[in-house]
Amino acid sequence: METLPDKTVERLSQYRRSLNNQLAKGKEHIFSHEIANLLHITSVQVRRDIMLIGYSGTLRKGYDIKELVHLIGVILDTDDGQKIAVIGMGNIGKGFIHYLYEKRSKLKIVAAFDINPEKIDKTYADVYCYHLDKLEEIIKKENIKIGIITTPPQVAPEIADKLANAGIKGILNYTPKPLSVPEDVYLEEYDMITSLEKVAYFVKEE
Amino acid sequence: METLPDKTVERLSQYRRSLNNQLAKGKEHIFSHEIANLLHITSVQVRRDIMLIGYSGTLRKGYDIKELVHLIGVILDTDDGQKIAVIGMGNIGKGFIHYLYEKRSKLKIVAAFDINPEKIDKTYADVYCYHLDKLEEIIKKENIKIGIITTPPQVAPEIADKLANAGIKGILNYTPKPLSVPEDVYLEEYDMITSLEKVAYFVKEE
DNA sequence: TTCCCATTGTTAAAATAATAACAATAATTT
DNA sequence: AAATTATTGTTATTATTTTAACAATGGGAA
Repeated sequence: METLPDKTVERLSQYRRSLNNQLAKGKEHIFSHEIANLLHITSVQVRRDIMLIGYSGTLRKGYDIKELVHLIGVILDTDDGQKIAVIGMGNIGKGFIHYLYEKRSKLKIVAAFDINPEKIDKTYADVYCYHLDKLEEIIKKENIKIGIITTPPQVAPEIADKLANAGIKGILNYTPKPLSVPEDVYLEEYDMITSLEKVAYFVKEE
Repeated sequence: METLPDKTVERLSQYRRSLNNQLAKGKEHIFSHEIANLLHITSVQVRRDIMLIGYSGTLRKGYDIKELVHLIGVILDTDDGQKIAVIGMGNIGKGFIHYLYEKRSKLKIVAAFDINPEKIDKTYADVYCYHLDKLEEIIKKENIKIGIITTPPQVAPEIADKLANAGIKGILNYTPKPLSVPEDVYLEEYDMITSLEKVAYFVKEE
């Protein structure tokens, strides 16, 4: 399949979670406008996204939730799952680990890294924390493909370099320090302060 | 001034922080391509953003960093600052408080809320944690205008309602539960799992 | 002094994303 | 059985964002 638009991929992730909730409630079929209401978006957008992934509903009955969830899985997941490392065991790093804990997801955080002796060689929500020195070794050994950087910003660039060298193919950068990575590494950056300043701006303006 | 485009506002926040770093290093003027390099974007984009906020550099000398930082402040900040509440003292809530701690920013987290007795009536990085029951009272009393929701997703909608009722004008929703708010409240949503699944998808595709 | 060149500021074009419009169709009502 | 209605799927339109193109300017070089 053609690579999907960024925003569609984001929504697929959200559709899936909402749809799983509905499944858990015993619902089997759903209309585009119902999905839209769950996410507070428009039904056109839902139908367009579903069109893009090549699924079809039935007129008057809507979409088969189970089938749709399955198809989203085929698109977003890999068969054997993807392994993730968290670099930086601060609040945000722990937050990620905690979020994914106990979710039977195809995404698995399999290692954490830090330099604080109090955190090293301990386990948080089943994730073992190694010294940062072991970064490349463990990533290669475990064949980890995704890294989440939640360190202090100053060290983020060198972490990114090490990750890329060790064979990581996707980086989620949570530090406010903009990174640059080799072409074959997918980079997603998110800056909490920027979000907050954005809210502040629009509050001020309206 | 006309309301600026979303993406420009986001970048202004980032320009400011990078420019402050440069100031701290003693640099006084900067070219658009230098700013671009710091953020790993293009110089056209930098110039266009700067045009939109109505600032002008000098040919051959670039932009006066101090002036530019000041102007971004005029645009993003309010004179007396904006007060913020964090609802949910988990990892992410603490992360936000920690991030803003000691930064002499116009954004000030002035209260946190939780229902866990171990957290209530304690202080984390100078932020006092109240019982959730006090939410509306404190928000009104302190005239808090922005709320960051970092609670478990199930309770997010009711928190949002309370915030809106108490007079909050901007909400940053960190839970994966999509919210809807009154028209006069600005809502920004961010979902960590979506980001991660997006990275996973593009890693898989490339 | 004249020409070159780096750099800005701005308009034009392209890419991406969201919304609107509407034809097709099958269930339901009359 | 015909008409109505709710809903999908898709194309067309509009809005937003990024990128490209390039004229203007003034400092420095020739």
